[in-house]
Amino acid sequence: MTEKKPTLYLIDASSYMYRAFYAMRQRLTAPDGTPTQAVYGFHQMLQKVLKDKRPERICVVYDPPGPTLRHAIYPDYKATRERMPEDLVVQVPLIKRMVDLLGIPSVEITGYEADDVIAALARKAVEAGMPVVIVSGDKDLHQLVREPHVIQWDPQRDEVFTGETVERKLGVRPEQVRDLLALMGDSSDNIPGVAGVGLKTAQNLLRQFGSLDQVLSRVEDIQSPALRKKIEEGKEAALLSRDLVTVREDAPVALEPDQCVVRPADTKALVEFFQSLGFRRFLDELAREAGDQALAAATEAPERRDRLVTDEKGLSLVLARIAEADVLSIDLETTSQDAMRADLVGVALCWKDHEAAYIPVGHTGEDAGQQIPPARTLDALRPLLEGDRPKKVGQNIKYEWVVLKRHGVELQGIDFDTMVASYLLDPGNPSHRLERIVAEHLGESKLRYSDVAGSGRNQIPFAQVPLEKAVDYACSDAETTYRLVPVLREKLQEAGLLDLMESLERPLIPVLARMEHKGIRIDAARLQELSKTLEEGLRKEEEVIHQIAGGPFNIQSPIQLRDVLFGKLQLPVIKKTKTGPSTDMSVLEELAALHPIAEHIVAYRSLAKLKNTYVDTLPKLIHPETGRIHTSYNQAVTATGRLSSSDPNLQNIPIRTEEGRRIREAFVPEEGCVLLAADYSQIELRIFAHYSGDERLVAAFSEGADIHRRTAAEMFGVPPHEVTPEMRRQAKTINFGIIYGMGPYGLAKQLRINQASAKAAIDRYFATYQGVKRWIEQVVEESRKRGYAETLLGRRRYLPELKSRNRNVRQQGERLAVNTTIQGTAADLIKKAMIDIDAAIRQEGLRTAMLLQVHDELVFEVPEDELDRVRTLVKDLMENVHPLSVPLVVDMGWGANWAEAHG
DNA sequence: AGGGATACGTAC
DNA sequence: GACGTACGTATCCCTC
Repeated sequence: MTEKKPTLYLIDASSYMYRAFYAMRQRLTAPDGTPTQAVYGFHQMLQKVLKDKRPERICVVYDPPGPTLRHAIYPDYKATRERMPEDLVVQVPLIKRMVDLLGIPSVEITGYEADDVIAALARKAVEAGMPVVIVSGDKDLHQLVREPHVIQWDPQRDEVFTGETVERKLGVRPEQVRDLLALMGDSSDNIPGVAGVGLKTAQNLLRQFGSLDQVLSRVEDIQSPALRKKIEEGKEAALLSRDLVTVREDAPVALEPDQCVVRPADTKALVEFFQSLGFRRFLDELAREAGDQALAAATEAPERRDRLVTDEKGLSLVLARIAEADVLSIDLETTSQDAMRADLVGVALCWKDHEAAYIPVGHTGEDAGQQIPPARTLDALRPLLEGDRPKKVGQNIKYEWVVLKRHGVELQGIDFDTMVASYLLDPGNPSHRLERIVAEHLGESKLRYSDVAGSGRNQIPFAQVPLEKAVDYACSDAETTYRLVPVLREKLQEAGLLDLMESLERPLIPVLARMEHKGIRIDAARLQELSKTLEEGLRKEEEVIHQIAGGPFNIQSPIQLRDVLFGKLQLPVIKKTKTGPSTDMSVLEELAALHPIAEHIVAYRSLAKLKNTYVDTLPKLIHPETGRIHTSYNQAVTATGRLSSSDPNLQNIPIRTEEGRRIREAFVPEEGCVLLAADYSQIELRIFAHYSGDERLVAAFSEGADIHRRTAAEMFGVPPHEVTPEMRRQAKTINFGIIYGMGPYGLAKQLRINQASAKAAIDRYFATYQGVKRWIEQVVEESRKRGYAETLLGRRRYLPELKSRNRNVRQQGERLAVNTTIQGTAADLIKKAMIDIDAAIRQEGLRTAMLLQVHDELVFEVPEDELDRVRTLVKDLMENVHPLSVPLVVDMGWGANWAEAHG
C-alpha cells in the first residue's frame, strides 16, 4: 500500500494574465490610476483554485522575459503577436508581488517558456507518484494530459481536460496533440504547419496514420494526390512546427514538487497591497481567512442567517418574521429570463439585514426532496405580496411582478427598484446588473450565477442547483438588494433624483408590467400571406440581380456584394467602412444613377429586411397561452431616459413604406375592441421651442402652424403659401437636424446639396430663430459646469466629454448635451402621461388596456363602448401632462389595426 | 458549433 | 470626423 500523495497544481500564469486583462470590459484602476484589472482577475482565478481545491502543493509558473529556445530554432516564432500592451506590462510585477504575499510558490526560468517549465515539474511530480493538475485553458498544454496522473483544468470556465475531453475537443488523443498542431499550424503563435492543412485534414491524417512520423514515412499511402503533394512539400515545415509546438520536459527546474507548499500569507502586507490598489472587496475575504478579529470587525459582515424553507413549519416561521418587517426584498428564481415564459423555481426573501429565506418550489435536483408546492407557497405569501405593507423592493422588480401575475398574484406596494435607482444615478453606464451595482455602491463582490451553476457548457438550470448552494445564492441576491436600498436611496436624495424616482420611475414600473403582461394580438395569417408576397418579390429581384451580375452570389453578404459592385462591375467607391468599400443605402442611392443593379439591391434588401426581421419572426413569438406578443420594456437602458423594447422590439415596426405599413396591419385588437393610437405631434421641437423661448418658434406652435412650412417661409423669406414642397422638405430636415446637432457636412449629405449651401441654410436658421442659438450655447455651458445634462423633470446624464481637450470629443459632448435635454424631456413627459392614463383607467374601472409605447406614441386596445371616453381622456391627459410655454398637441386615430389607427 | 465583431436597416 | 437614441438579423471570423 502506498501513501496517497497530495496533488500538485501548476498554474500557467501568462494565460490568466492575458485573459484577465482582456476579459474585463470595464477598465479597473487603483486610486493612483494604475490599471488593475489583470491583477483583479488573476486574484479571482487564484482564489477559485484555492477555495475549490484547497491544494497542498501549488506553483505559479511565469513566462520569462526575452527570447526562448524556440526563437533560436525559428526566429519568426510568435512574430505575429503584438507586444504585451503597456497597461498589462505594468501589472505583471503587481501580480508577482501578490502571489508572493499570498505565500504561493512560483518559478520562472530564463529561456524556457512556462509551458516547458510546467512539463518539467509535471514529470518530476509524476515520477514521485504525485498527481498533477495543470491549471490553464491553453490547448498547447493538452499534449501533457496523461490520465490518471496528469489532467488539465480551467477554473474560469470550469472545464476539465482529460484524455476523453481532449479527444472530444480536438479529435485526437493528448499524445497526438503536438502532431496535430504541427500539421495544422497555429496562427496565434505564428507556427506555419503544412500549407493547406487545417484542423479537419490534420485530424483525418492522424486518425489514419497515428502520428506525424507515420504520415511522413508513408506519404505514398495518402489517397488524395493533392493532399500527398501538400504533405511532401510541407514536410520541412511540419517538422519545424513540431519542434516548436512540442513542450519540452528538460527545463532546468531546481524546485522540487514537494517544496511547492503554500506558506502563510503576509496578511498585513496584503492588506496594504489591496488598499493601495483599491480592492476593498478582497479585504473582507482576507479578514475572514486570516481570522484577524480587528480586521474582521472592520470589514466583515456578520454571518447571514439564511433559512431554507421546505415545510409548513418553516414557512409559518418566516411569515411571522416578515409580518413584523417594513421592507421586503423579493428575488424569484425561475426557469427563464423571459418573465412571460418563466416558471417558478424558488422564492428568496429578505426582510432584515442578515435575515433571509429561500423557499424552493420547483427544484428538480437529486437532493430536492420535499418542497412546498408553488401554489401553496404563493397562497401563503399572498397577503404579504398583495398588500401595501411591507414595502416591496427588488432588482428589476417588474420581472417579479409579471411572473407573479402569471401565477395569480398581483404584487402591490412596490417601493424601490435597485436597477432603476442605479440607472437614474448614472444612465450612461451600460450595466445595471446586480453584480456591478453591488461592486460600485457596496464595494462588495457577489456570488455569481456561474459560481453555483457552472459556466459555459457545464452550466445547469437553477432548478438543478443543489439546495444548499441555491439557498446561498438566492438569499445573497435578496439580501444584497435589501442592503442596497438605503444606500441607493441616500445617493438619489443627495443627487436630487429621489423625487424623479418616486414620482415617475417607480410608479411607471407596474404600468410597464401591465403592458408587458397584456401583450398585443397579431394576425398571423395575414403575415403568412405577406411572407409569400415578399418571397415572390425576393425571388424576382434575386434573379434580376444575378443576371446583371453575370452569376449567382449571396446578395446578403456585404463582402460578396462588394466584389460584384466594385470588382466585377467596376463601380466607383463612394464611402468606406472599416474593412472596405461600403454598400449601404446612401451608397446604393448614388450608384443608382450609374448602374441599374443598385436599385434592385435596394429593393432586395428592403424586402429581405421586412421578411426576416418582422414578417417571419413575429408569428414565432406569439405566446402559446395568450396568443399574443409580449415585448419587454427596459427601463434602464438608454442614456437619455427613453424606454427601450426588446424580445421583440416593437418600437421599430416599419411605417414609412407601403410594405412596411402592411406589417402594422397585422397588429390587431381583440374582438369587440379597436386599436387607438395617440401620438405627440412634434414633441421634441415643441420642447425645443419651450426651452429656447424663441419668439417666432413659440408663436408658430401657439398658432398651430405647420411648423416645417413656417420654418421654410421664415428662412426663405416667402409667405407660407408660396413654400414649395422642396423648401418644406429642406426646412424639415433642418428642424430635425438641429435637435441632433447636425453640422453643415451632415446636412449637405442629407439634402444632397453642397456644404456651402448647407452652412448658409444653418446660418439662416439661426438668424431666424435667434433664441435657439442662445439656448444651445446656454445649455452646453450649464451642462459643462454641472458635468451633466438635465431634463425638465430633473433626469441627469453625465457628460465628461464636455471637458475633453479633444475638440471632436468635446463637440460630441455638446451635441449630447442638447440632444439629451430634448430627448430626455420628451421621455419624461410621455412617461408621466402613461402613469396618469393608467391611473385614470383604473380609477374609472375601464377595460381599456395600454399596450405599446413608441417614444412619442401610445397604443391602446379599447372596447368599442369605451372609445369616446378613452379618446377624450387620453388626449386630455397627454396634452396636459405638464405645462409648457407652447401647447402640446396629440394626434389620434383608431381602427381595426395599427396601420388604420394612424389614418 | 457558437460567440463576438461588423455591416446594415428599422423606428423615433 | 462630421447626426441623437435604441434593437435585430445575417455574415464572417475565430476559438485568450
